[in-house]
Amino acid sequence: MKKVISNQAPKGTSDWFPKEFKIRKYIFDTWRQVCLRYGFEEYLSPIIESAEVYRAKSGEDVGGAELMSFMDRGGRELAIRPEMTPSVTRMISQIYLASPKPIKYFSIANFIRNEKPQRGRNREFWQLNFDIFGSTSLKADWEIMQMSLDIVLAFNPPKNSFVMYLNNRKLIDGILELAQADKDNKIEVVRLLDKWQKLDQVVIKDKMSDLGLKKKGEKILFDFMESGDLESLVKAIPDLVDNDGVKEIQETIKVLESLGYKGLVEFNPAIIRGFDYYDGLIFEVFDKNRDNNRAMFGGGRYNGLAEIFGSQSFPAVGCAPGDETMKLFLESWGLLEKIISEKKDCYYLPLLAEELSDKLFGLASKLRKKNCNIELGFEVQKVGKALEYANKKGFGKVIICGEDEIKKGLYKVKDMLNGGEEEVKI
RNA sequence: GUGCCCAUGGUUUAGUGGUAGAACGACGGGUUGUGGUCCCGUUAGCGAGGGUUCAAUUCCCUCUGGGCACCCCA
Repeated sequence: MKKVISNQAPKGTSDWFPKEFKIRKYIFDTWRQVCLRYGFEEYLSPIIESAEVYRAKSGEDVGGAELMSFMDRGGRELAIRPEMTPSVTRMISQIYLASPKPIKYFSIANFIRNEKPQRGRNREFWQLNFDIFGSTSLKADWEIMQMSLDIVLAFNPPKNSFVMYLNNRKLIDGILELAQADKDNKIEVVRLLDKWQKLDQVVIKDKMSDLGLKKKGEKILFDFMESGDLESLVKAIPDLVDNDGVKEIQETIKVLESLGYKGLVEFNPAIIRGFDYYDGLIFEVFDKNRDNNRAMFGGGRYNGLAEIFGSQSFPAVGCAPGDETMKLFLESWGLLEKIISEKKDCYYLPLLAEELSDKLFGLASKLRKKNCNIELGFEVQKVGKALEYANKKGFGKVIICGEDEIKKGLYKVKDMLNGGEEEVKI
């Protein structure tokens, strides 16, 4: 028995056949358009980086077990990138001092994380990364958030189909301080808060009690998480009046609403973000569809991150939507059907008789020079079969050019949608 | 890393302890110059290994592959 090699794509990756490619291209093109509209410049980094970059900062999973790494011939350990932030930070650190600020960069790239695939998550995935470096202004945060909303709106979703939840790490820090959490437990508390809406709240409260929060602080925290009402929280806890986080949240919502995003932005105390490096405004964009009720993507400010790489520290705020979650959103609201059913922007030119071969090759060449896309038939077909073929392959137009047409010095262009024909002189 | 579910033509699936049927697809024809609906034909399958058995696609085990949830994240 011959050894049979599987024709399946490697685990966690998927082949993009033309139908799928069309969808991804539509998503990427739309993303790119929004980024360019905001004056962002496109960049790309190598698909591999020194593995130590990720081992140093990407955390136990992304930078450890899930890292796809290998040795080169010089004994250097390299890794296929699992995220963009280290690479773009590395790139920016080369040019930061010499560049006019702010630096606004975006990229659309693929990544590999060696994990168990499931709905909305593969080993290979694509992300749009857009970041602003070198600005501490809240306006930079607002622009990133505005873009995040525009990136969804650009697909023409129905009203009330998604929402951006907003929070601020400074507010969380402030509350934790009031609750007098041990520093060691702080990350644990934040992790639990992150799961506020996912887990049974009794369980969370039990676990929280084990983390040594002061009774009074604990009550403040729970009341806050339950009500999610920023105004009454501030009233109840005068200490928070001066908290920058509160001010930034309030101002951000006001600004975005005035920009026409009313109803799309809400404060939500349960938005924490898993990454530890966030240190200011943070947000997550949610699909509101019941069948796909999930965070699509998120982002926020991470001023403290750059210094981890040993270069000069610089402020940053950014966001990274993934292709898979975006596609699920579009599917859940039926926003891809139009794209899928679009006819190919290509003419089919069947070979109706062998004697016409030379003439049709010539015609195809002539039309291609005029920027028409042409598929020329190789085998002789009857008109009926040719139309059936064109129909199955989704051609928008068919050029009918047989002996009769050649004699008359013309060809017919048939529209496959309405069946109409048009005569064109050769 | 943990847990659960699944495995039959190219695809979606039915079914059985005595080796399998359908639909769709592809290809050809009905129709020697007009498609999307119709009719006919052709094509092609029990993931791998082991066990139980006279006999396994079916029951059991292992592996492989796939899916989902958790962890984490896009």
